[in-house]
Amino acid sequence: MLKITRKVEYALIALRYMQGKAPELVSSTKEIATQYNIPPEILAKTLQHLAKENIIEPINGPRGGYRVKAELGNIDLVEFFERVEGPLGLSDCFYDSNCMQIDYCNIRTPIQRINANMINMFRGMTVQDVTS
Amino acid sequence: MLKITRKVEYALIALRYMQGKAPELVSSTKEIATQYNIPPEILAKTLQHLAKENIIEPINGPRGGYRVKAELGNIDLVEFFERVEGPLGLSDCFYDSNCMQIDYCNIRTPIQRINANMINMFRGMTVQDVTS
DNA sequence: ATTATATACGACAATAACTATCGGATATAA
DNA sequence: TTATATCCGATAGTTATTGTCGTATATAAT
Repeated sequence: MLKITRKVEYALIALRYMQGKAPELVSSTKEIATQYNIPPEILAKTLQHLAKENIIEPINGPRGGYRVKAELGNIDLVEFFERVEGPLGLSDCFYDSNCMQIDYCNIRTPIQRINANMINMFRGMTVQDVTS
Repeated sequence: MLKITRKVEYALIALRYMQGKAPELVSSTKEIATQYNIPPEILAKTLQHLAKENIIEPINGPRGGYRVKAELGNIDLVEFFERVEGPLGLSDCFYDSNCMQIDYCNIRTPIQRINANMINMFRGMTVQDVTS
C-alpha cells in the first residue's frame, strides 16, 4: 500500500532524463526505453499522456521525440500525481462516495486529517525536486 | 495509487470502536462487522492479526471478543502500517531489489527523499490520533 | 513521391494485488 | 454437553495495474 505507480515512475525517469540534456535536444521513446529498460509501448503511452498535459512537447517524424515544455519547478507533486494518475487520496471515499461503510464509518474524519497531512507534504515538493 | 488497504481501514475502525467502550468490555467480530457493514471473515482475520501483534487481546469462548491491549498513543502510524501490512515504501525497490530498472534507475535517490518525507509525516501521528 | 522513423491512440491480454469466502479446528462460558 | 466465540489455512473472485498489439498519422531524408 501507499505505492506510486510505474506510470508515475516512468514519467519521472523520462523527465529527469530529458532534463539532463540541453533544452533544445529531443529524446525519443525508444531511446529512453532502451536506456532504462522500460517496455517501450508503456513508456510511449506515458509520454503521450505527458504531452497531452503540456508537460512535454512532441516532435513528430524521424529524429523526433519529446522535449520538456513546462516549468517543472512550478508543478508540485500533488498536481503532478493528479495530472498523471487522477485524484489523490488515502481512501476512495473522498472523491467517490459509494462505499458500503460510508454511512457508519467512524474513521472518515481522522483519515481525512492524515490525508490532508499527506497532501500537504507532497505540495511541498515540485517535479523539479525529483528530476534534478 | 497512494491508497491504504481495507485491512488497515478495518483495523482502525475496529480499534476506534473498541476505544469507545469502557476498557474492560469486549467487542466481538460479529458485533463490529454488523455495526460497520464489514465482511465478518475479513474482519475476523484482521482482528486475529492485531491480536498476534499484541495490539488487542483475544477473549475466547461465548461472550468473548477482543479488547484493546497496547497503548495506542505509543504506536506511530508507520509502525502500525508495517505491523498490519508489512514494509512501507513508495516503491518496492527500497526493500526488494529485483527491479529491472535498478541498475539504471535515475530517480532512486529523489524517490528516497520523498519517501523519507512521507515516513516522517506518518511518524508524527499515532494510532491514538486516529481512534479518538 | 517514397521510405523510414517517429508520435498517437484505442482495444485487448496478462499479471499482480487486494478483497472476500469456505471449511474445519480449538477454547470456554453457560 | 452445547452454543458461541476465536483461530487459521486454503481457495476463489475481483479490481487495478501493467503490458501488448495493431493501425493511423506526421515528417525528415533520400
